[in-house]
Amino acid sequence: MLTNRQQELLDFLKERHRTTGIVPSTREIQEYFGFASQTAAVSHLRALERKGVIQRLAGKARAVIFPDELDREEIVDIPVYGQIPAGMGSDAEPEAEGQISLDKTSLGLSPKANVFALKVRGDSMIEAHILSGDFVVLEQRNPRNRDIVAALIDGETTLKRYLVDRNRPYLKAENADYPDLIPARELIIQGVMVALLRQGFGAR
Amino acid sequence: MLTNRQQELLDFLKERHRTTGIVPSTREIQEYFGFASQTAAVSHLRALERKGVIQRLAGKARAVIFPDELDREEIVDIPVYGQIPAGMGSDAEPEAEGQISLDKTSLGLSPKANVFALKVRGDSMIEAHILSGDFVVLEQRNPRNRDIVAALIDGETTLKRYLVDRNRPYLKAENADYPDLIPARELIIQGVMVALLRQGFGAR
DNA sequence: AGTTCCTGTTGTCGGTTTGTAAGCATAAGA
DNA sequence: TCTTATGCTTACAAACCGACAACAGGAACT
Repeated sequence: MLTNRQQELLDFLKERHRTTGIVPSTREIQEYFGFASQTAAVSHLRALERKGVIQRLAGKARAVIFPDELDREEIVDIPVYGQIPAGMGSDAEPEAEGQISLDKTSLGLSPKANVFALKVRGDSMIEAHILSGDFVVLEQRNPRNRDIVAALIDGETTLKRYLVDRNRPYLKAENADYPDLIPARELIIQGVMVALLRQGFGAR
Repeated sequence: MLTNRQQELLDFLKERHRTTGIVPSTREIQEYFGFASQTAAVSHLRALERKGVIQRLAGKARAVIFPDELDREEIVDIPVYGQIPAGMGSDAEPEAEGQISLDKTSLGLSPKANVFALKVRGDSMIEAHILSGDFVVLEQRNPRNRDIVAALIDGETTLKRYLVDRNRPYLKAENADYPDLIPARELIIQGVMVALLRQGFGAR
């Protein structure tokens, strides 16, 4: 559908947009491609617009829009931790190991909640169909009965099901090989599971 | 950290950026807030830049950048189908029921592959820890042994494990209650599973 | 009482950016 | 062979847009 030259131009636009945050002006396009005039850039933009891969707003500067990005939901950046140290929840946050960027709707509508992700290690939640290596997205809020939560136990973060028995909460692994955990003192809940992301096919 | 007025301005910038695709100019900000001068907008932008929530490129039009969006990986828009009709893979695509926007890295590096997602119905893959309601992301490519695939069987798309026995491929449900499927004629593979997204906690 | 920051105003300037007119050469399709 | 689309050029106009100088009231903190 696009000619080679037009594809080159589109790639340049998108690359600049991604790396610099703004769309190049016609004169910046001219400079990059070594055109003697900005009109060459203009006519290319017109061609791209005619073919529907970009939209432009007449008279406005740097007003090139990529339609696919327009009808996209708002994107949330979720920090990924391998392990959450003790301080979580209140004060300074530890540095993330990575980041998952997912649109708000696919996350399952959390309004403006504070969310983060954890890379699962071990198979203690395998009967809840959560595997080692999965990324679990958690929201910082108070847990309800039967929620799956990240809890701080002996200075380590573990994923467990949160259960309340006669007003006393305890934690249960979803794996018969693991015992229940009845908290000795206080129970520190770092987050409540709201979503899960798995890479690769489900065989590990 | 931000004052109320500064937050209002930032919200306006982001809202316009999301809905129109471009960042408003100083005079557009002026108009929206009813300022008598564009200088008011300029000084607000400077304040926002000083506080680190935006960046600006001097001398360039509409050159407001949101730093969080800058160090984000490239985002891929994945169409979600409830059911893939017969024609898939070659010709026209059916209309999607929704869309998942996820960054490329979190998807688990598929280079420039053609990907789509399927909403899982039924529990035939439960032993592979894929639940009803999960979104399975698939790539259109040839399956390898033990891949999980979306295959067309009797005009319906189903998720199964792809196995090869003595050079003859067949499909296996990951649920003991379901029988193996040995294809009568040809086996149409619509996609190979590359990722999975689950909303809510893993209890349904 | 003095200083700083926030939130504005009026007015002006100059670079940036898009837009348009007119033309030319080549390749592709009817 | 005629026509259309592509991919450029030179030249000029018009708007868009950011930047600056100078000033001012009010709130907050010292």
